[in-house]
Amino acid sequence: MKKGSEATIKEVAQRANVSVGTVSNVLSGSSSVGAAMRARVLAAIADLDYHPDQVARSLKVKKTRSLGLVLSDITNPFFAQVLRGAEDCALANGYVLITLNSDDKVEREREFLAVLRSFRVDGILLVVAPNSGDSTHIANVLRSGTPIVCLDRATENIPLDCVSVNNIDGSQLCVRHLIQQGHRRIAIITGSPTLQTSKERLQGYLAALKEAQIEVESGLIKEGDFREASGYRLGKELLLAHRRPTAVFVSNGLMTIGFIHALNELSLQCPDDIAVASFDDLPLSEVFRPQITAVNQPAYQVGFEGAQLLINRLQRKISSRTPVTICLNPELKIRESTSIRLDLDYGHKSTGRSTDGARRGPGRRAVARTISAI
Amino acid sequence: MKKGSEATIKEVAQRANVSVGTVSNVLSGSSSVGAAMRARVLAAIADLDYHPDQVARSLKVKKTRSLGLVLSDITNPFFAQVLRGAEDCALANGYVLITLNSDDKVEREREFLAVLRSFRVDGILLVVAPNSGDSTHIANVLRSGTPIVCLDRATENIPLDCVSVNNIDGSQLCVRHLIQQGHRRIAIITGSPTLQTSKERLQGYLAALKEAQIEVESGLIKEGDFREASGYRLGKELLLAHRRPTAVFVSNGLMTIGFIHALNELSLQCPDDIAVASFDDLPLSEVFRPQITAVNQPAYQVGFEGAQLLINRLQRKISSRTPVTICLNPELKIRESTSIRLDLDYGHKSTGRSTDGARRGPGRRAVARTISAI
DNA sequence: TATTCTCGATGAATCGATTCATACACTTCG
DNA sequence: CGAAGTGTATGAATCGATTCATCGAGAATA
Repeated sequence: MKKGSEATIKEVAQRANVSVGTVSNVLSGSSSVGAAMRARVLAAIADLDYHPDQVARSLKVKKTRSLGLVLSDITNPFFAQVLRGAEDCALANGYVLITLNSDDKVEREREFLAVLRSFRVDGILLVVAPNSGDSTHIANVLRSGTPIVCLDRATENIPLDCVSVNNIDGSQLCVRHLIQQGHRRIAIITGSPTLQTSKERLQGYLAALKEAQIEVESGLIKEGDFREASGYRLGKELLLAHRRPTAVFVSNGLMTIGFIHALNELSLQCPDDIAVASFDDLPLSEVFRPQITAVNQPAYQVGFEGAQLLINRLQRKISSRTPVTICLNPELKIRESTSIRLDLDYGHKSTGRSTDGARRGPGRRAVARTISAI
Repeated sequence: MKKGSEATIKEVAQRANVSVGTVSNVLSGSSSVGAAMRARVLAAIADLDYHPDQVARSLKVKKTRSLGLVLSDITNPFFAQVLRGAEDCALANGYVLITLNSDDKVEREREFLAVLRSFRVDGILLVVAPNSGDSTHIANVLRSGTPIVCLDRATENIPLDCVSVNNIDGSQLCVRHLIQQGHRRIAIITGSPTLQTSKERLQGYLAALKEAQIEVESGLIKEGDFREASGYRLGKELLLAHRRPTAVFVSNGLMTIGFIHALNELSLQCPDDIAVASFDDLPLSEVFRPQITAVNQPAYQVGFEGAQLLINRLQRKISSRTPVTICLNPELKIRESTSIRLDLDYGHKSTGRSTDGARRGPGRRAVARTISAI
């Protein structure tokens, strides 16, 4: 056990008095090796604490057993779950993940793809940054022979394998729920219109209104950018409007936080003063108040199935020329923030406690329902 | 621009009519190259969309420009921040991160360290799993010449570079605050006693009691394991006890969530029925209720400085034989959950809106204070 | 003019694995 | 007995970069 550097296959061979080829055969198990020799080799490996050099191996076999994962921000709990899913699948198949946070900036994405190409990752899982039509950096990766699977968001210009969530169904389900609770004046805070995700969520909102024959009011559609500040700003606009909506559908988690900020500042109560529902479940939503009704996305599954798809491509278990698209169904988590307003209430939970807004939560949680799209 | 595989340096050399050495020189900029040749080489590189093979490079120079990051769970917002810090520092220095989630299991840690050795990462950032005294796998990595920097938690047996948070000061600060609010019967829910982090937080608690000359009651010290379930279970025990404490200090975020669950189930109010403070800030703590007073850790900085320390070791900017230990100071975020109880200020729970616990928040938030250790 | 220097460019050796054509030692069979 | 067949073991060539000794041409110097 030499100190200060890793042992090489040659050292193992010498110590075991065999050729390097034999050591390699023992390691790979591909070719048959006599019992005596195998034992000597294994002993030498243990003695030297030998760990085969994956770098040298990669150079020779032209496979690195590593995948790139470019996502927008791991700090977002949604992507943390995606990463776990992707990692679990990757490790189970002997791959390792190189993760990079693009912060949704195209320049960073471009740079990272170049880095991953240099590192010769076998494939790339990509949460595309909202781009302005220029996808040459993505096309170049493909031309180099490295497959890409998109997660969460599909690309606009290039057809690619993609695992995403059914945004239309999710938001339709959610807005439909608001309508069932008796709401007619339902506002939406959308994301940036350049993102497909955002467009689809708006689409689901419109579909739900249409099916209930509620007329769309343009004043109730506020265009945000998926960031907290815009949820706050547009929330204020909605809350201070002449005729305030009775419910708001916020199309992602961060903007929902901004919206709640606005509510707090104006000392308004949810759901008493206004109902709130969100796309993207927030962490700890079960525990803290207001408990927000939300469309919960199968984030772990997005990561896992994305990685599986990519690995299947690498191992040519899929050969379809046309891109594979997997669309997962979200779940609607119904919670306190959209419960029927007390003044309309038909006295559910009328046990003294029930008039206390904050108190209502715990009891409700037990009966929280989950509705799945399709 | 050939399709299906990456160009090699040899192809670039041929196209530019120069030797491979010259191409290498242009790329590295180490040796001077004539202007005409340089131009031809650069043109060829662009034409072929050439991306140097980092694998081949790594084999030759025996440096991979990659770092391993083994942490317990990226889903924990604390570690997501740590990752961002580490990644930012790594990228700024031309390194890439291979991230692995150990879920605090030693077997996984052992396996991952072996994987990282095979991948020949230049160094490893490690959040050690609580181990039962056997650190041979860690020692072996060091013997192989790969430096390790511990994040968040120090190792028990092996002296290692480490970047962590001042747990003692943090929890002392927090418990001191509870005492200042008038509490004398203050309980603590600790983590597993095998973790140094956990021990230190208990230590800070004890120090704060001692300095206020409050006698320690063993019944108020509950031993948990840093998981949500234990916070819930021990919370129930405390809340249902004959003489309930007036305040609880929970020594990490997950257990705090469990504790709040218990509170909810028993329909108890915070801070009216009991004050709560937590080590580890929870995400969205500013926005949702109850707003928990918490010790906020500089997570991003832990990651960044850890990576910086590791890279300095790699570049021999630090040569100190003895391990370097960096201890960062946490901040106390004072929020609603420890505000002075209402029965001491104005009549609560009588009628109408003003008695509603959830209502009190917004006004209070404005006066939230931040206290920094030392 | 002859000699030395400098600057650019070259290409062979190298890193540590895999792979495969080859060889060797034994069986087995005609 | 010799030929063919079988099962192991070997080691040279290879992957794509870096590195450095070497070399040639032209400039500077004696």
